[in-house]
Amino acid sequence: MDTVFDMEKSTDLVEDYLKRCPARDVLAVLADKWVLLVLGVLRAGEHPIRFNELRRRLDGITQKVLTRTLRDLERDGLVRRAVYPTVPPRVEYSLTPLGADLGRLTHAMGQWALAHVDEIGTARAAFDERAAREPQPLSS
Amino acid sequence: MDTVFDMEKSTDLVEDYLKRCPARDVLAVLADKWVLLVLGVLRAGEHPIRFNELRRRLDGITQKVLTRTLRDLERDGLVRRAVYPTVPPRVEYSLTPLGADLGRLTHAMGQWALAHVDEIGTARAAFDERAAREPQPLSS
DNA sequence: CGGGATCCTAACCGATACTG
DNA sequence: CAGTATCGGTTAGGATCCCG
Repeated sequence: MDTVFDMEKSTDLVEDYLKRCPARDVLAVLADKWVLLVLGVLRAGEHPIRFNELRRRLDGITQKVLTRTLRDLERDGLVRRAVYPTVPPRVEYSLTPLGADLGRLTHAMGQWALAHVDEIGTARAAFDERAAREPQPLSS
Repeated sequence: MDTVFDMEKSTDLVEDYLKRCPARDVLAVLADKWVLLVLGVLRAGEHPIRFNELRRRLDGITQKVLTRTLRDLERDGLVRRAVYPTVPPRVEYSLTPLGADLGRLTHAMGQWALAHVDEIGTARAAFDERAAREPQPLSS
């Protein structure tokens, strides 16, 4: 009835953001494994963070992919990239206000993931076990 | 010192869900363009929805991908799949309580996307124009 | 109607080497 | 340090045909 379900509006909203392509593009940005994690790391540190430091904190991302991810985020106005032409060069990344705003949502996602990771793991195990035992819909 | 953000907790959380692989797996599930949209559609209708109806509402997804997406969601305990062995067959999908819970977050994401789609579009245009004009870091 | 099986292509991604 | 450029392997995904 209130903010939780809100059926009528919800249906309209779906009609909106499913049909209107631009909003889909925005969702497509979020639909990236690393984007969620990058926003998480940038959100965690109060001060700007350098490229390789970010890379280390993400543990597993390739330099190529991180570069691409960051540039996409910068392009969308979610991340600010500051270059200091020193030697050696120094590039610092931080969230824009818009990115910080979005970061609140991705942070909530992260918390949700942590809270329900066991529950989902159990569901997966049960599903896989069922799938392993019933591949004979013809017999009996 | 640290002002805006709640540093300690935030950092700990990042340490948690960045290092612990299971939570990453959960995030990887969400990091899918169609998962967000599927959850949105399932959330919108109060009653279960059939396969092809779902397919129509998503407009653009292929049968193969929708099948895979739904089975993944079912495996994770987010979607319930009910089969009625009639002729012709009838399969209805709906959210589990867990899926509905997650749906609140993805719904918030959708609202955010709608609210900021123009802002992001502007940022993209500005970025692209800048990139088109400054590909000469050597001259001048 | 709700998929499964197959073929095929484009996109991605990791690894490596090079640069300012 | 923070990238760019290139190559090669893997895979996600579209298109098509078929079945219960």
